Amino acid sequence: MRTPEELTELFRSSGRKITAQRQCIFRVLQGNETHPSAETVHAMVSVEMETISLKTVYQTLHDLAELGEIISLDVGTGMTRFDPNTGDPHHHLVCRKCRSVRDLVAGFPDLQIPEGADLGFEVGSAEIVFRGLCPDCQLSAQGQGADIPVRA
Amino acid sequence: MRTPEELTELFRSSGRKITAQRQCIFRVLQGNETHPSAETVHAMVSVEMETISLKTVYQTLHDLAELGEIISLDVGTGMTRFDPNTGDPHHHLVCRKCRSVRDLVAGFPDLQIPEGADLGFEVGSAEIVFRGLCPDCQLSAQGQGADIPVRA
DNA sequence: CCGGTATCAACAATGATTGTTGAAAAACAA
DNA sequence: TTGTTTTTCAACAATCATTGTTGATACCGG
Repeated sequence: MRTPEELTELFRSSGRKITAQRQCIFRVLQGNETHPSAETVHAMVSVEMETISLKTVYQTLHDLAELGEIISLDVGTGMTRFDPNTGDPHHHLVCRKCRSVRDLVAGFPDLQIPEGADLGFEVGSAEIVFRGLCPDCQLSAQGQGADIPVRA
Repeated sequence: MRTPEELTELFRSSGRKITAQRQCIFRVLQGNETHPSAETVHAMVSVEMETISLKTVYQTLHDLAELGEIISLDVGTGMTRFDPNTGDPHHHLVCRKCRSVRDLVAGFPDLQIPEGADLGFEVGSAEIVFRGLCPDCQLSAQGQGADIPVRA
């Protein structure tokens, strides 16, 4: 994702208008590596702008995704997560306890599908989701404690 | 997934009761490789039993998943999909046009996470989703036609 | 500064899934 | 078989994330 200033320009030049709300969302996403949901972005933006609506957040996230400035992901946490890291190709680590999501920056060149196993699909991309426990949950989960199901 | 007869036994021995509806769901899932959603299972079962409720289907699918007889998957199609193939470890092919899901039975032994890239996660499993076009959609999609978004 | 258009935010609607409930059916024991 | 207990059935309403609608307001280009 580009800087808030560049995004402002990009929005203008793509025929979109600039509002204080949108710029606030740009700032919140800037450098954010937590893969926030729309709800989470709304909560973060609300600290600065108490009256912003969740709908506005969804709209702007949609616009950013359409412009290729963020990636929207579904990793089975029940909510779409947004990733401003569009630079390097990567996969994702998902905590099965707290549902935090982090980037795993690594190429996996060996994802060749064995001859005949593709069932005739014309495969364009592959996403890997690694599931496990994040550092925080390793500490608090001494043996017991149920996982959060993949889909509530 | 085991045979409907074995499932009947399994349900009984796990303290669950057997109903005509449940057995009908067992039969519909038997050997089904299309990764149906709850809604789809309901439609299939309804051919035989017009009055079965969607709730009953959800309940039974939940029970089967709890017993490890089917796997519930979220591959970003907006609905949970159910996979009776619990035998061999596998990944999934997802059509980005019609959202059909098929198994890709192949091990990928080279999913080692590079030193230091795991951000401290204790990784337990990895799922790969291959996205592309299924054979049917390759035929009907001669150049144009929009993809169905990953999450409606 | 003004007109046209897009955005804002409150509200209601959607779609997948889950909770609740009274009636009916299964299981188990006698 | 028959009674008793317990579970399931299916209709209904609720939930959660997300999207549609709408009147009022704010941006933009000229």
